[in-house]
Amino acid sequence: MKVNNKERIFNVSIYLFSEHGYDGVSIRQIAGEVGIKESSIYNHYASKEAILDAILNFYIEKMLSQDIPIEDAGANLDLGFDYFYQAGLESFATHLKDEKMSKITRIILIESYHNEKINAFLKKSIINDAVDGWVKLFDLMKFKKVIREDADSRQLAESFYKYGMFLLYEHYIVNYPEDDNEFVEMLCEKSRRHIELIYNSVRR
Amino acid sequence: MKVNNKERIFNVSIYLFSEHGYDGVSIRQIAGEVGIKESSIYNHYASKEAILDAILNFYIEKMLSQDIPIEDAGANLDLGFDYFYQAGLESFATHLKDEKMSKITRIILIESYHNEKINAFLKKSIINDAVDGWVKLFDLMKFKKVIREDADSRQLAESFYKYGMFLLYEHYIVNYPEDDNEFVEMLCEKSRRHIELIYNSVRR
DNA sequence: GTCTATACCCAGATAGAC
DNA sequence: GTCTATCTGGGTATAGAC
Repeated sequence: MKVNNKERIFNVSIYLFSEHGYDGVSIRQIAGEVGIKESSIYNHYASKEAILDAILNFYIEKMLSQDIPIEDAGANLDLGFDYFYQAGLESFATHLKDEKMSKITRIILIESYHNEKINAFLKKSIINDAVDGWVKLFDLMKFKKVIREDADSRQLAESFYKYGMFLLYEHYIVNYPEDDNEFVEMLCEKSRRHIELIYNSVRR
Repeated sequence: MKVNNKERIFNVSIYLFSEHGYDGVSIRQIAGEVGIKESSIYNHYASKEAILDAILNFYIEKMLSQDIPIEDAGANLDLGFDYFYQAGLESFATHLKDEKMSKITRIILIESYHNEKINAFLKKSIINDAVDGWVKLFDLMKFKKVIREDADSRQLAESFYKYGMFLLYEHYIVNYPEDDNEFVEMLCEKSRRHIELIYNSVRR
């Protein structure tokens, strides 16, 4: 049953790219792993680059399809900080527990230094938009007089979020391979302790 | 004057590797940039890998040659937190202001996902040893009753240092290229605000 | 220490038979 | 849609003349 070789090329590429990087994998390797000849790949994808593009688009679509609850913070003033904190962190965490999404995350972190599309996505959607969301949340906390008015929302947002971003980088690049699910648990736990530190610093 | 072509190969390689990654640069390119034939490179370095090794060893030697003042915290209880904070951060910051060291830092962050030696150095010397140093420093602060006794020194150390590590990653990978010296100023400024947040959270 | 010449290998991609 | 065969280009590295 060689149904859907296109999908097999897609999945095999995710695995190989995440393991050895885009440049470290050849069309021949992908074809070999799928069990077809390299020329057959070009019936499904126009080029090697096109496979990577498809992988990135798959990831973007899944990531952006979720509701970002933090963005609605201003419209839901009655819901407390804990609600948004849980929602924001866990929506990301559940994606990482998906094996395919987890592997693509590693590809993104590996390739972002020289792939423009990947770099732009990481910069905007993973980092800047998320930080902006947390800024809104801290602004809300100021408005509700949960934290001090002279607190710097942006510094709070960055202090919180960028710590977590390094845990991501550390897991996928520095400590790779280690168990993804254990990591997600650890990420949630450490993020909780970290946000407590920060919160303690500015609460009223 | 073709004095010291070995050094020119070394310097050109640092530049090219930092720009395009190790795999993205060929021996031909290096030779072309130096102005010699590719075969001549092998009179100075046994292989392409040997050039990268030399670059890493150069970086390691420079990094580890400095005294790490935080390590001596226990022996210098009379010096305050600010002293160690300044010393720890600035010793790293001055390295980054050196153009060669800065470029190699990018190489290390780029290549750490698939180069064992680089990965081991990053993990041990740049991350873990440094975090351990900060743990000692927070322990000292507990001993001097500057911060609360029930504070978690390791969490404090990680919360502080790993935020800074992401700023490094963000600069060298995500936002590259941008001005290195401006970045170092920003790093010091943001680290200061960040440590203030954390300190506020646990001071007595 | 640098050169020319070359060995050897593998990359991405295409043409055309089946 | 998969195959065989092939094109074209580039990679690391070596041998041996000068």
